Amino acid sequence: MNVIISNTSEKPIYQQLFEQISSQILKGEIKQAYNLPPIRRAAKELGVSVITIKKAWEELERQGLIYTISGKGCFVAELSSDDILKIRNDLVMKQMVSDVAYYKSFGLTLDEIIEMLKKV
Amino acid sequence: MNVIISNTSEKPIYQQLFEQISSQILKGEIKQAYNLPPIRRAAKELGVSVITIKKAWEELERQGLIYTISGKGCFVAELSSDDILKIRNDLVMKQMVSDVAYYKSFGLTLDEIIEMLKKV
Amino acid sequence: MNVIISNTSEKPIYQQLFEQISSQILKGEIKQAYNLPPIRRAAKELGVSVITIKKAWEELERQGLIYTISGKGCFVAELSSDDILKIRNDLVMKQMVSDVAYYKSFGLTLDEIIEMLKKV
Amino acid sequence: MNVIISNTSEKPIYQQLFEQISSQILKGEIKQAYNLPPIRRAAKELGVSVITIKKAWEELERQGLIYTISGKGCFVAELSSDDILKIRNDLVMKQMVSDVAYYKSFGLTLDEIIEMLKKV
DNA sequence: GTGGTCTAGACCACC
DNA sequence: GTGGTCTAGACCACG
Repeated sequence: MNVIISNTSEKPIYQQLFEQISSQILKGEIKQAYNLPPIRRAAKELGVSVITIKKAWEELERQGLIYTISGKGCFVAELSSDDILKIRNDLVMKQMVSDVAYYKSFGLTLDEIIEMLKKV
Repeated sequence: MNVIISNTSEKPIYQQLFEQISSQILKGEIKQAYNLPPIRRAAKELGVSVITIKKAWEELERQGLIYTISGKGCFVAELSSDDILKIRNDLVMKQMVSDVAYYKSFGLTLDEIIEMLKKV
Repeated sequence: MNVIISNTSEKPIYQQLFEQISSQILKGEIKQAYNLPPIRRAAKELGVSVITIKKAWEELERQGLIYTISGKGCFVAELSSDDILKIRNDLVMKQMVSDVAYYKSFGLTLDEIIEMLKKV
Repeated sequence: MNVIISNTSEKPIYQQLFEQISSQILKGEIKQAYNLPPIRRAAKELGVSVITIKKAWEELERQGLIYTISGKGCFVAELSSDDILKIRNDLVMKQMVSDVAYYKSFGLTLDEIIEMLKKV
């Protein structure tokens, strides 16, 4: 559990959790079939409510990144390279669509957007 | 006032207003020194609350895109090309920084990000 | 809001809510664009927690049956006949698959299953 | 003991056990008066808790499918064809009633249900 | 007024 | 011990 929570961020906590854990799983930083800490312990460690953890975990499960065995715990799913690519693209592309729409609303062309991206 | 408001969008209305008006000003689609409609009329036209308009206008003023003359109304600022470029870059870059951070959190390189961007 | 909640049912309350409301929407018993009662009022009326209502509503939204405008309320989605058929089939078939597997585990053939179904 | 346990299934393990053993008995795959393995051995073989086995066995006994002789063990009941039919129908019909109620809640007729069943 | 989020504390089923 | 569900009550953003 290597997660940083910002209480001042505009993003809800469960969203921050989802983003960080999902990226860690997709990058292979969390081993497959690894047992995530019990939600109540995770909640205590991170200083948030159990329900907040639960909400993040549910989204992870919905994306196929973890699976839950009631009474046993939560485990990182075993993913093929294809699975990983697909899920990662889903998550990233969904965000990119709205990001690019925003950039283009200022009259920027794709090339201009790319030029600016390189300067970030 | 050429603005489209989406009630179903996840973005708050005042932000939709700010984004559309600011981009129009920066693209030169709204003439400099042009008098924006009084907030009450704008509210009526767009079918939104006066408070919402006020919030959007305030944000525009904060960015230096419009200025208010008490008792006269709100006017589009007179901006040099340099001013325009600067403000546009400010707005876009601010967003890009957090967007790119998100993409990179999945282990994507700049080149991969650009490749995906082209497919949006 | 025409819903019956069973506290003794094995099904969680939010699931009962989802099933009853979704079937009512799909049968056209709740008008399109109809404003569902505010979640806090619904919670009071039904004698359950706001969070329970929220969980059910979220699943309805995920299925495309309702949409939420923050600060405004929750509305029944406008669905074409095709949409309705698709969503209904999704929901029913998902259940049928596991039901039929159960029946067949007793050695019943499809014909026998159908014969018994007629006697229910 | 020819049983497959799925840890990821939503069904509790004791119920998976009950369903599989009961169907095997009803299909005649387990001989009448056959001595079921002692719960401790069964637990070891299947890698589950003794409590879980006990719960499943109890349910089997409640259905009249097995009987226990203190100090001797558990035996498969001697069932006439009629007994078998009756118990099987009890188990299946009990499930079907709630299944059909669910299907019908979406406005499906019996014929439509049967049509969909054939496509499963 | 609306929904969005969060908390603390509780009971249950399963293992 | 684990997760699954539920409650009551709270604060915030938006309009």
